[in-house]
Amino acid sequence: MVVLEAPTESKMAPPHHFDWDINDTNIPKVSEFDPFVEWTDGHCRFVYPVEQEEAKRHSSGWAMRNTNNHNVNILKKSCLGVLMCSLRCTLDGGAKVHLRPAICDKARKKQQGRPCPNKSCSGRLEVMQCRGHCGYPVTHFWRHTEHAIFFQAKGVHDHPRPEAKSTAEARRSLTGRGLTSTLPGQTSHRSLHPRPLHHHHNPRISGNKRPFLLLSLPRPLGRVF
DNA sequence: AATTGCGGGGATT
DNA sequence: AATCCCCGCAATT
Repeated sequence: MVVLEAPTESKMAPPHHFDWDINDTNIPKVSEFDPFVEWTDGHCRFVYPVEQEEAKRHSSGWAMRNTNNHNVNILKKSCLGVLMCSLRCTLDGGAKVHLRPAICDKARKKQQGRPCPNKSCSGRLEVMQCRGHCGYPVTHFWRHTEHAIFFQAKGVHDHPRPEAKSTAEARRSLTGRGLTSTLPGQTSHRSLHPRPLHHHHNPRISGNKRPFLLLSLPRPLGRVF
């Protein structure tokens, strides 16, 4: 990484391939922005407009939690992995169970040990941790300037994607009604689910986002000067 | 009740 | 000093 750190001559670099790192003291201005990428993976960087709502929220398809890096200018988040069935069962539709870990520690602890949502499975939910960045969770970095929101990711996720945030929220509002507590060692099967809740994977999302079309961007290009 | 960001503080290298 | 983690707090949704 690096470049353009020349203490004296920081202004001038070749107009082309202007490189930047989230930690640079001088971050370049950009004239073009990237479309928001929900499922970033690998070492990548994007620049979003300050009006971009997802970017403003520092959101991601991956379940990311804030981690303190003691730097007020750069927000750091690390991946929480994915909630899986301990028996790795397969749902009727052929899909696997990979739910979204709650960001809140307390809520996530409650998720673990709950019965697998597959009613014909006796497994329990457990967190598969992310170790995609040198044995540590994948990290995301966010940095705001007057003109743009800079994003940088480090590491390659070594686990399946969790369900999308919108899907997790939808289920939460369905399932979280009334009595909540179901303890791991308990017999209270709260399979009150009116309908099978597999199809997490594309019922509604097609309307407002196209998850796959934008993923084929080979890399960020043509946006910097 | 869960999300998000902040920040103190501990452990390690 | 840097990096990583855990925890509690507060504002927000």
